[in-house]
Amino acid sequence: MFELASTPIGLDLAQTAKIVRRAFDDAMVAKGGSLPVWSVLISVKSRQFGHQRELAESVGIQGATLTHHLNAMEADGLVTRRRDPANRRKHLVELTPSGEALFLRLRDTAIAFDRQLRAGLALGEIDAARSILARLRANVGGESLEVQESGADQ
Amino acid sequence: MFELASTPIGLDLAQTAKIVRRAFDDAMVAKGGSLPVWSVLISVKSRQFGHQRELAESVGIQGATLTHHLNAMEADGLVTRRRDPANRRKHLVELTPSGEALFLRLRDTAIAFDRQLRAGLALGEIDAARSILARLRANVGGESLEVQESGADQ
DNA sequence: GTCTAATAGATTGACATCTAACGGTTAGAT
DNA sequence: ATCTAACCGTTAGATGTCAATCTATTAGAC
Repeated sequence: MFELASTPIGLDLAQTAKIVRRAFDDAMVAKGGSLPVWSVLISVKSRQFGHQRELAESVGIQGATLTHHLNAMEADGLVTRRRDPANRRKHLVELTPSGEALFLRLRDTAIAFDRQLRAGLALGEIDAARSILARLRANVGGESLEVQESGADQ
Repeated sequence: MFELASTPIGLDLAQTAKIVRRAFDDAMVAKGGSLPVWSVLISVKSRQFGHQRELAESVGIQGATLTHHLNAMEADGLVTRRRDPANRRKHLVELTPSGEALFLRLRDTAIAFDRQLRAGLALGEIDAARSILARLRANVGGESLEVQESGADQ
C-alpha cells in the first residue's frame, strides 16, 4: 500500500549527503584545501607515522585513490613520504610545516562548518540521527537480519 | 570543550551515504543496471516526454552528466531521443521496450532494497531522520540562520 | 527581414573514485 | 638457498561528476 508513496529514505540520505558534502568542499576550497585534502591531513595528523594502507582505511577510500592524493599533496609540499627502515614495503607519511599550517587553517573551517550544520539541533536529535544512520549501515552491511517488526514499518 | 570529541555529524552522514549508495549500486548492477541508469529510468518514466533539463533537475545531476548517461543508454537501446516538433531545441526522451523491461526489473530491486534498508526501523524513526536531514540541508543551504537555541547544542 | 538575446543540449577538460594488474619486499616453508 | 605466498604501494583504465564553453534554435526588437 505504501510502496514508494514517500521518498525512499536512501534517496533522501543520498541527496542530503551530496548537498552537505558539496557545501563542505566549497568551504575547504575557500581556505586553500578541499575535502579529500582535509581528509588526508586529519588522518595523517591523528596518527604518527601512519603508513598508506592504514591511512586509506581511515579516510574510507581505496589505496589507489590515496596514492593519487598523496602524489598531488607531495607535489604541493604538504606531505613527505619515505620508506620505513624497518619494513621497506611501507611508506611513512608526514606533514611538512606547510601541511601543518594548512591543517590548522582547515581545522578551524571544519569546526565552524560543524557548528553551522548542527544549528538548531538538540544533542538528543543528533544522537537519534546517529543511531538511525548506524542502523542503516547495518541493514545494508549485514546480510541476515532477523529484525523484530516494529509494528509500523513498510 | 567538546570540540571534535565526537564524530562530526557531517562525516557520519557522508560515510553512511557512501556505504548505502554503494550497496544500492551493487544491487542494481546485479540486475543489469546501475544507480545512475536507474535514476534516469525512473525519472523518464515518471513523466511523459520530459526533456533533458527537467530530467537532469529531477535526478539531481547536471545537464552535462545527464547527456553522458543518455548517450550510453541510447547506445544500449534503453532510450530514444527525438526532437520536439514544437520546439526543435528540445529532445524528448522515451523508453524503448528494452528500457521498459529494465525499469521493471530494477524497480523490484529498488523496492526490495528500500525494505531491507528500513528493516527494524519504526515509521516514526524514519520520519524523525527525514526531518533532521531536512534541517541539515537547510543549515548549509540557507545563509542567515536565526535559530532558536535548543538549550543543548554545542 | 535581419540582429540580438535567451534557451536547450552537447562538448571539453578537470577531478575523485574504483577495480584490476603489476613490481618490489618480506616472511615462511622446504 | 630457493620458492611460494602474502603484503604494500603504484600504474592503467574506466566511471561519474562538475564547471565552462560551444552550437543550434527560438523569440523579440527594430
